[in-house]
Amino acid sequence: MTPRGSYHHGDLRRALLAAAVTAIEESGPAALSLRELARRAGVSHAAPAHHFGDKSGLLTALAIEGFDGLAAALTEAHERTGDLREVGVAYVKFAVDHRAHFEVMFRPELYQADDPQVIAARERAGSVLSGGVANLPAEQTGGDPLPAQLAAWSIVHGFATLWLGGVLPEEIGPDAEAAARSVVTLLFR
Amino acid sequence: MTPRGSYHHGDLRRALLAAAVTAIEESGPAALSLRELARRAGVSHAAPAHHFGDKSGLLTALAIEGFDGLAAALTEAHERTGDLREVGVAYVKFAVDHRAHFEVMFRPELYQADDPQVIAARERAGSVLSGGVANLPAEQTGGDPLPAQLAAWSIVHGFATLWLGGVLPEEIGPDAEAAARSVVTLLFR
DNA sequence: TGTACATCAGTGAACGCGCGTTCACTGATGTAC
DNA sequence: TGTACATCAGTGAACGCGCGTTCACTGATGTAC
Repeated sequence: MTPRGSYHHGDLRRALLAAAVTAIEESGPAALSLRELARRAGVSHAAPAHHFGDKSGLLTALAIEGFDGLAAALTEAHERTGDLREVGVAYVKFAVDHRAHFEVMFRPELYQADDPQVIAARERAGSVLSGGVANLPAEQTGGDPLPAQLAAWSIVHGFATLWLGGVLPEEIGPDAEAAARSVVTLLFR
Repeated sequence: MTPRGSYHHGDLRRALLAAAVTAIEESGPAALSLRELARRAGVSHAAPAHHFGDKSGLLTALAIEGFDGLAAALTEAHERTGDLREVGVAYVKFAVDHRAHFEVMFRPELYQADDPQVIAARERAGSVLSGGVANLPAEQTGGDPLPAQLAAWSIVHGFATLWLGGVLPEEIGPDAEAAARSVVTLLFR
């Protein structure tokens, strides 16, 4: 946007969010400090306050980005395949590819979870999953849609969390997407 | 052990672990400080170092306690019911009843995850779950045991994580155990 | 039963560090005329 | 085309705070004799 060396950064807001992603991938969201982000963005330590106010403001922005991205990824998978299982695989793939966002999104105590944009984006993502479950034949859901929705969400969320935590056995191999597919397939046969 | 008012605490190690559980329930494991634990235990701020060295030492002790307790809970459920689904329900119940331990256990970057006692306790817990899956009829596991084990672990871990994160819809009600049962039942019918 | 001594648990003062926050400031940009 | 002015983004010094760590110490406990 603005030439290098200029006094104004140009797009410090984006630069800070990008720095936050890197920092979170290295040390988790709790260890984040605004001063560190300023350092990474090559800017004075007081600058981040201009854009986000405080740390929870920054993480709120990251959570919005995350839920937006998740909703888009799930929608894409649904439209491409029409298969709920592939929506589940996309959920896992999103978590693995955007672990910093994912780790923030599901720690609502770290950000302003009641922010209207957060709520809207979260509901958009949730409706793809629950909509997919609602379209399943009744003999696969056991009649009641709520447990089936929770089961679908639980299995992909659990797999993603365990994968990111690095606690799964080695024999599973390096391909999260393939492993997720073999797991998700077991739920709705 | 030792009368109140004595110079020696008596069982400071246990008192610090108990204080850590309370503190983690309030603010999560990342926000924990040894000085705060000392304050809660009514002891000078340098005392915790005597027992745990540093924060990761304390969290390692907590992780060992946690995996031990989880292994015991899963074993008890298995012996009582012989039903893998009830083992899964016990997994969720343990997480909800011991959320501080649970939150630490699955953030291995916070403690010494390669500690022999940690590894042993973790494997003990894991073997109850995988043993239960191995005993299922082949038509329920689809032949290959690994995906079935991962699916079982993922669904209970995911449900527990989502429940603790407070992100599940309100309509699910306050009874985690009952909700977990309805979810787990869908995986292995 | 008593004494001397070693060991251990916990103390409290001191240190340096990184943090968030505040605030008067300055450089850059855009707009009115 | 030029000038004046308002607005905005980022600066840098200062502050107080809680933290982990170190270290010489002291009180309590257990054991040898």
